Amino acid sequence: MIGTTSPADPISAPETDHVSDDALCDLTLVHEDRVRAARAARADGSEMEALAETFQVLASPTRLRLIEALTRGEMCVCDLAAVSGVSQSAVSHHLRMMRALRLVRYRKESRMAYYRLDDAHIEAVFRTGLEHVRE
Amino acid sequence: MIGTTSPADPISAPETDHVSDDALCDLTLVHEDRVRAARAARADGSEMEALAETFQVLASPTRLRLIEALTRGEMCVCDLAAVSGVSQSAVSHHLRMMRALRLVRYRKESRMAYYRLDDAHIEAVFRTGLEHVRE
DNA sequence: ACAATGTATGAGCACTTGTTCAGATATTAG
DNA sequence: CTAATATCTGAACAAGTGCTCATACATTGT
Repeated sequence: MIGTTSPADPISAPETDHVSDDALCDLTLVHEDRVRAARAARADGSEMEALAETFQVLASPTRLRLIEALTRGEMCVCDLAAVSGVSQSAVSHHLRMMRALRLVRYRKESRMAYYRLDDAHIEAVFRTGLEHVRE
Repeated sequence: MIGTTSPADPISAPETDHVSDDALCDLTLVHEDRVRAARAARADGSEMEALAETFQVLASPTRLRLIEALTRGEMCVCDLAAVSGVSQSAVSHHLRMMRALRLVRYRKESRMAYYRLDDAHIEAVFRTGLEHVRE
């Protein structure tokens, strides 16, 4: 993965004529200060991976329909299957993923499982995203 | 795709003993009113697909690093390559996608292309999502 | 003219994702 | 007990994604 042309990996730079602290890579840098700031913030890059996983859950029309439905209140799995237009099995798979990333929570009452959105962040992201695509 | 067990497709229901307006499918419905409301909203389901495409762009650690970097101000492609840790080619591919979904804009000055975030929605979604994963 | 530089693009490949199918688990009804 | 219902789960396959490589385009410098 650390390929020969990967420009951000200083390992591939020769030690002899390494330009000490001024060059971060072998490419020209225009906003060097911003590059440094961004690379420093990238140190805790695992946060970006967690965030990407969260957005990945949102990156599906079916799951977005589930979320939109849940903005109207809690629903059981069979309701959500009817809403989303896929099989109950598929909904269950989706809900498991959404649970793992804490987008939804559920309570179990006898045979039924009632799902709802986990917190306000989810609905906020959903609505802001919708505003963007509508603009 | 419209399989035998797809519960949301009324087409597969036999016309003879169709329960008129009361049954939407062959599964039990608990919150029938909410299912109806959600299904009505789904009529313009193309919006959810567009929204899913937008979130798909956000569902990548590399692209999130690009976005985080661009919250600090505009940057050229080579800067962004250094920031994100992938090749300039990969960055260019990512930026094309982000342009297509209107997450970034760019101005061209001689050989350089300077990118920035398109509007406030993007940064809002980014920050709200970050709050969620940090909670 | 030519070379160098910054960016964009198409092809190809390893890897991931969304769905269905088949079956498991758990709870209620008879 | 068995049957029915609601949900969950693993396997498998088509379709999609992210990267690199090679190359093309556009602008600047000699």
